[in-house]
Amino acid sequence: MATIRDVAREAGVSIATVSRVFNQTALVTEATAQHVRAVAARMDYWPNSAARSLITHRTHAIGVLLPDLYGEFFSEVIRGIDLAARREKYQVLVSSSRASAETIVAAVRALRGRIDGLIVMAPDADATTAIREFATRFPVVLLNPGSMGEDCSAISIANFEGAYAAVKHLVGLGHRRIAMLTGPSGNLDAEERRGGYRRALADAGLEHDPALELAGDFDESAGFHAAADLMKLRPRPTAVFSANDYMAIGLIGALRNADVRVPQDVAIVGFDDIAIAQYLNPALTTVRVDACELGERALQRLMPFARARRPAEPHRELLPTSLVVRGSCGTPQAEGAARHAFRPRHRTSGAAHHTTEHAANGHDGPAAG
Amino acid sequence: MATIRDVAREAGVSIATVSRVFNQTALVTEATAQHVRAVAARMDYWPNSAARSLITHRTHAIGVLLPDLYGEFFSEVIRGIDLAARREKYQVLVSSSRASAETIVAAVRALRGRIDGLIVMAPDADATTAIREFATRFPVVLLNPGSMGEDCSAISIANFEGAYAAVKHLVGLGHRRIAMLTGPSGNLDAEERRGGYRRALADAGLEHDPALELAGDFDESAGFHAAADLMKLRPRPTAVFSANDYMAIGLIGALRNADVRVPQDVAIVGFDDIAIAQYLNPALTTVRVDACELGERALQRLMPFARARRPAEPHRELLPTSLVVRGSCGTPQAEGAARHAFRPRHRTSGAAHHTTEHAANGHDGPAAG
DNA sequence: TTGTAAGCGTTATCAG
DNA sequence: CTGATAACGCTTACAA
Repeated sequence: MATIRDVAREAGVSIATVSRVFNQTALVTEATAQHVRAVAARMDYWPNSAARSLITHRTHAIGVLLPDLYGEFFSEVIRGIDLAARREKYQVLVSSSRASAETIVAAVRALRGRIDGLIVMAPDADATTAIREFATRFPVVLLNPGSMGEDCSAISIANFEGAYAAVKHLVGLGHRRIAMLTGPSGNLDAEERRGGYRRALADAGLEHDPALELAGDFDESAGFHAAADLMKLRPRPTAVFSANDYMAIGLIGALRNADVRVPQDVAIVGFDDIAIAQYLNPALTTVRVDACELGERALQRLMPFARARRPAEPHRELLPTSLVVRGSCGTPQAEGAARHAFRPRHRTSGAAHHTTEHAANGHDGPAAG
Repeated sequence: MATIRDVAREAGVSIATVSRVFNQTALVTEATAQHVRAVAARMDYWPNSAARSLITHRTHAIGVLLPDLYGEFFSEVIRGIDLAARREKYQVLVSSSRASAETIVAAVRALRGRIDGLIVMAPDADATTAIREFATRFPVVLLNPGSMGEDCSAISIANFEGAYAAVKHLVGLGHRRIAMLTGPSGNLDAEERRGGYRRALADAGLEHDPALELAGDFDESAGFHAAADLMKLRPRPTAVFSANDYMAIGLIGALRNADVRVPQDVAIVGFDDIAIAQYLNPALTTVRVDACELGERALQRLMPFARARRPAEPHRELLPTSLVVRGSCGTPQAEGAARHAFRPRHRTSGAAHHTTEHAANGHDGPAAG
């Protein structure tokens, strides 16, 4: 591999000149510049990034730290990050780690010196404390819920608002006894979604019944097994808000086995709008989260600090969600007419459905608090 | 950030000794080693990877080059790579590029000097030529079909064998008129799957009818629109093998709209076993591809060459596929009893279904040719 | 506008 | 077993 010396010698100039040509710094005569470029191209020369970053203290790479098993949601986030990074001419280093604080620290250490900034996705409350300390010394953006009032930069999903809108929609359809399938305790997204559920019930003047909150863990099997508990409730709920789509899918499956009709007997709403949602039968009404955009925003937020090599300023941003109404929640008018014609999805546009966006201060959401 | 000099001074040893402690090279007295480690820990020192790789010519990172829009399949591949890389204490640099040879070269150039090896996923035939040349000078593993006889290292999916098994299964169920929804022309996976289809028909003594091959492009909408053409065929096919799951989904949706029953009127088999497949109603019979394992294998294959910094030896490996029989293809005995009870999936184990593996030389597959 | 030379933080090669 | 010291390939004052 040719080095800057080889090119300099071959082109009959000094290495400084070659360096200047490649960095568009200090004016170089267009003639020499062209000559140098030609020689470099012929020799297939490209600056060694290690040597470069040794002296500039910049790697032109950002790290992405994810939870261990990343599914559909996280891969979309990465895609968004990658998209934005490409525009910035930055590389993306992905790394996964178990959520425990210990392994997160190890992962960060392994990344040290290789990246100019870091995006961390850690949905658990305890795992983020280690990161926060690190964030005071290094450019970090958290993709985390519940970061308000903290002195770090974080982008989170409008979980509360999304859940509120979903439950409000069910109330609007006439439901009065609405159960919720909650997420794992300690998961902040899950907590916020429960908060939105409770608030929507309260605002509708419905009293809070703890028995209606069924414990879940975001896994399909949790939804599957919750069905039995659900059917035991008296009076039986007429609607269920599930903290995520996977559990809603498990629930629908179990209900089908039990010959309970969705949405006629029980209306169901999920959260996330994973790709599967629109293909279920009935198609799942759910709260859409644009994971790709989440990733893009995170990178854009991080970039200036990564470039400046200084910790990100405290900041909190909320990614809006939107309610996607499909068949699983039924309609107020015609209970029996829940069958919707299937439409193929188009890559560029959204799916065929009614959608309502819920921003941080959306007019449809609850008052801030 | 403390450097090796700071640690050496503080510990009262030379920088060479500190270096040795961190590299477990040349014996160092356990006493001094411990002392140095203690001082380093206290100063929060960690070797600068840029400086290190400048002299060792090793980055301890491998690059992954993917197609532009990566979906479910590719994210699973990345996960497999990440999993294996973590075991090897290697970092993963992801980078996407359009399939065109031009942008692939640009992407490779941007990665140069940052990685010890490269994994490339490019399903199109023409895009890989640029890479092949690069692979003669640098450790590269291709995740590509149709690489036989080429002088590079490649792992591919048993497309032919999987398709053969799928169609053979339909034949076994009694189907004699079996259509196929093909993938985009130029896509090698798609070509191989069509090859398996044709061979299975031939081996069953069924004559090849070109009208039965419906053109598709791997998108759901292609499946959706193919339904109309399918219904026009006389006599109407009783089964359809779709080159991927997405198209099968579109097809099922269109058939439902047309009140054609699956599997009673038309049996359907897909390819890939994407996560959605098991939740469809009826659940989709499909050919399972373990994308995660594909990624793991690629990394394992690449590692020794990346470590040795020399081009990978020519090699071809086939990732076996397996037929996953679910509701959409029906059963020979009871046509009406196609309704299967829903079972929640467990993360660690496979879904509840019958499965048959088809390796490169599986006894269920066709003779090599 | 161009060249010279001093590092950047390591590892590797020698002596000791 | 340990310590000087020369690379590694580049950027960047400072000189010319």
